[in-house]
Amino acid sequence: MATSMLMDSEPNVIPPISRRPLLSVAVTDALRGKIESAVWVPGARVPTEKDLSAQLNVSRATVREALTRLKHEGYVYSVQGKGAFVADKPGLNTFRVDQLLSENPIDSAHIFELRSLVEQNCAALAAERRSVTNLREMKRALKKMVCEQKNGGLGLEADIAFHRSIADATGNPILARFADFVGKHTREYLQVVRLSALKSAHRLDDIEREHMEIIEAIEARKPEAARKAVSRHLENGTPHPDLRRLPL
Amino acid sequence: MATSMLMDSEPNVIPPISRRPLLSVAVTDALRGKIESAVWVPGARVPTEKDLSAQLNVSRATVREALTRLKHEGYVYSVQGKGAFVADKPGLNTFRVDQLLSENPIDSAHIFELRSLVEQNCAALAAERRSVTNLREMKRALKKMVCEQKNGGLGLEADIAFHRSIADATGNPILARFADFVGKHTREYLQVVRLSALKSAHRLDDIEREHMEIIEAIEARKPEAARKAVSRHLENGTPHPDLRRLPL
DNA sequence: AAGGTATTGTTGTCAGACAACCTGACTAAT
DNA sequence: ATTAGTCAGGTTGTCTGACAACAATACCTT
Repeated sequence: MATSMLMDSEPNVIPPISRRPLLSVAVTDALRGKIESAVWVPGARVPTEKDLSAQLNVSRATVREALTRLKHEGYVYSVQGKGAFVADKPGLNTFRVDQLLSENPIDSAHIFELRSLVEQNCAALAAERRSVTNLREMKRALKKMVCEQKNGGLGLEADIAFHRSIADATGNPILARFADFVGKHTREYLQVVRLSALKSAHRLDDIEREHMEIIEAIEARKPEAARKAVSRHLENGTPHPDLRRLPL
Repeated sequence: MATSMLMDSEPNVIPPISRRPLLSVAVTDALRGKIESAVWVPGARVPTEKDLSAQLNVSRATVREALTRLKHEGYVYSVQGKGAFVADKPGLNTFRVDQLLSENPIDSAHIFELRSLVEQNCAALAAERRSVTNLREMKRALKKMVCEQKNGGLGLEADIAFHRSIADATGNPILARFADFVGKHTREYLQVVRLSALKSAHRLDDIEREHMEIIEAIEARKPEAARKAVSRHLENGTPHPDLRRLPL
C-alpha cells in the first residue's frame, strides 16, 4: 500500500520510457519516411486508409492513428470524402525539442546557447522599440522578483514575467513565443542551481544589478549594451559547459 | 472533364479549408484546455478513455484520436496498462508555426525577422568556431550556387546548402535545426521574388559578393563582421515591410 | 508469512458498420 | 444539346464491440 502510493505520487519522474515499439509509431515512421525520402511528393495523394491497412497488414485504426500524428506534424492533410494528401511543406510547421534535456549535458548546453542568443536579440530589439508601457512592465516584474527573493522565495514567476516583458517589447509575437518556448525549457533545469546560488546574499545583489543593467540599456535605447547585459547575466547564472572550450 | 483536371492539378493552393469543426478536434481542444488552465496538473492522471468517452458523449475512438494528438504535442503521455498522465512541461516540446505565412504580410515579416536573427547569430558563432572543413563546405556550396545561377537556374538548393554549412559550423545541432526550420519557412516565400531579381545580372553579382563577404568574415574569425554581412545580405534580398518603421 | 496466481482495470489493436462528404456518371427536363 | 437533378461508388470521420498486452491488486496455496 505504501509502496503503491509512492509509485503513484512519484512526481513526474519517468518520461515515457519506451517499452516496446508501438505499432502505430512504426507505421507513423514508415509513412513519414515515404514523404521525407520524396517517394510521396507534396500535393500527391496518399493511399487510402483501407489500402494502407492492407499493404502494411495492420488495422485501419492503427493507420488512422499514424495519419493523425502526421496530420498534426504537418506532413499530410485530409479532406473528408476526398482523401489524404501530402502537405506543401511537409513537416515544417513544427519544431520539436524532445528527449534532449538532462540526458546529455552537451545537449543542455546547446539549448542554453539558443536561449542566450534569443534573449540577447530580444533585448537588443527591445532597446530599439520599447514603449514606456513595456518599460513599466519590466520594472514592475523586476521589483516583484526582488521582493520575493528577499523574502526567501525563488521569484521564478516574476523572473519569467521579466524576460517575457522584454520579449513583448520586441513587438514580434513569434519571436516572443519562441523565447517563451526556449526559456521554459531551460529554466526548469536551472531551478536547483538557482536555489543554492540564492543562498548567497552577495549573488542576490548581483542578480538585481544585472537585471537593472538590462533595463537601463533598454531604457536608454542602446541595443548593443542590452545585448551584452543579457549575455553577462546569463553567463553568470548558467553553470553549463562552455561550448567555446569544447572540442567540436 | 477539363475542369476537373484543372481542379486536381491546381498546384497545392488551398490549405485544407476548414469545413465543419471535426469532433475529434473539439475534444482535443477541450482536453488541452483542462491542462492549460491547470485543472489537470503535471503528473496527474487523465481520466480513462472509457470515462472520457462517457463524459463527453463521444466514442472511445474519437477520444483516442484526441489523446493521440495531445501525446504528440507533449501534453500527455500514456503507458499501456497504467493510464495516461499529464506531462511535466505540457505542450512545451513543440514550437508550431501554422497558417501564418502569406496570409498576413506582417506575420511574414515577423518570421523573416526571426530568420534574420538566427542566421546572423549563426554566422557570428561560425566565425568563432568554424573548422577548415566547414569553410571548405561553404565555399563549395557558394561555387555551386553561382555556377547554377549563371546558367539561368535559381541555385536554391545550393543556397540552402550554403546557409546550412554556416549553421553546421556553429557546432550546435539544435541551433542548426532551428535555422533550417525557419529558413525553409521563409525561402519558399522568397522564391518568386528571387526569380525576378535574378534577371538583373547586376543583382546577381551583388549576391555573389554578399556571400563572399560572409565567408571572408567567417574565415577571418570576425563575428561582428559576419553578423553584419548576413544582415546586409538578408536586407537586400527580402522585400518585406521594415518592422522598425511600422507602428507598434 | 511469502510467493505465486487469478482478477480487474487500462491502453493498444483489430474488425465491421454507418454517417458525412466528394466525385463522376447517368437521367430527365427544358 | 445543354443544364439541372439524381444516383452510385469511394473515402474519411465516427461509432460499437471485442480481444491482446500489460500493470496493479487481491487472493490463495504452501
